[in-house]
Amino acid sequence: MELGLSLGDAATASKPFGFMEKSTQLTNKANLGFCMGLSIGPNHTPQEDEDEDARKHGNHIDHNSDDTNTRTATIEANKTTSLTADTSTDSPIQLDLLPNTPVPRNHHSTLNLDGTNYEVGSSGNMSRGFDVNRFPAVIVHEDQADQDGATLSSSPPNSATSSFQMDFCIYSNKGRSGSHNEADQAERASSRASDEDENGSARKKLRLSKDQSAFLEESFKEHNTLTPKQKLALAKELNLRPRQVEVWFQNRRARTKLKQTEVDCEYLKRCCETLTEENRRLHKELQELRALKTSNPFYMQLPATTLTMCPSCERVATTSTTTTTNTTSATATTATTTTTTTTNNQNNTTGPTSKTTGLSLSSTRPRFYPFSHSHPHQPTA
DNA sequence: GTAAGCCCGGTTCTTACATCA
DNA sequence: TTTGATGTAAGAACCGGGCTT
Repeated sequence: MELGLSLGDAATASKPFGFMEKSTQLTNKANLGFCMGLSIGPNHTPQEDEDEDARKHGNHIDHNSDDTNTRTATIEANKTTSLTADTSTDSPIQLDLLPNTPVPRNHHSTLNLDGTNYEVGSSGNMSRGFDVNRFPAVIVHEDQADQDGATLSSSPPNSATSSFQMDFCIYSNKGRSGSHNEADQAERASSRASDEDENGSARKKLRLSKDQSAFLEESFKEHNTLTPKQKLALAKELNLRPRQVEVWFQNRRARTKLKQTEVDCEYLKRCCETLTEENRRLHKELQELRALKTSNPFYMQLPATTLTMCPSCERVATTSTTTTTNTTSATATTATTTTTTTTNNQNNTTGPTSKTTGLSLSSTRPRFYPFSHSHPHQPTA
């Protein structure tokens, strides 16, 4: 007499975890197989990148032709709608880098200097509109030309690009405490900018503004890799060096991968715990059945069921009519087994293209069918 | 075969923030 | 309550190696 024990698999193991639904979707989408449910987000082909590039450029052309308010409105809309924490593996993990509530516009006023709108904080100090990252546009562009050979013409002060850059300021001191407020940041930024001007050496590290990060995040959500055109466009849009944009995307991909690894690790941990618990339960059930056999041998005198595996479909069929031992747990187990086996067969037909972690529970486990199935092949005794 | 460009993993270093005396 | 020192996490930048064109 043989006993088949189902330890569950993709369909069942995913149930206890809410986030596995996303992983399953992802699995289907990214063709990575169940076991990991891994995805680093959609991979884009160069053609897709070109398409997105064209589409994005279409939008940005509109941006460039629009006035500052349109740009600001777009950014504000993006801030409130898109930048939410999302651990879905269907899309890159997005971190909420922005304040939840937009700060009223009356927290700042606007100066118009040489046709350029400069934002002034409520305290009267120049706020992040003077972030050194976009402070000396001419210097940045010269740097771009030096580093990347790109010939980006500096925008005139009253151009749309310039207005957009200056409108990328933070409107209040919200989100900072202590001495690290926007005024101090602007002061330090101005100091560093002056140092850079004096020394002529580029700063090594500095923080991107929240709006710059938000804009990069939006771009990252559209495409997690950059074409040279996209990189230059983003750099020009944010008044950053192309190298900065490139590095930001590299770091962003690394962060996404790290986060995904953490999620996968957590999932595998839970999966292991679930399987351990299932194994424990089934062992207990087995002991109960054995105890039942010992205490009540009448059931065991019934004709034994012989299980035979069909070589073509790898299904196990019975050669004689099975008697019902009529334990509820056994019925539940067989039902589960039937369901999972169907899934296994489907997985097998998809071929070995999917990535596995070696923890697959379905590929090598024999299928147990307590009832004879209607396969055309008659199992051999 | 070689150079250029890109990406990735790892690392360094700066910055912002929290905690505590 | 304020302030300075300290620890820590996050992020920007760098480096070296591998891969592709």
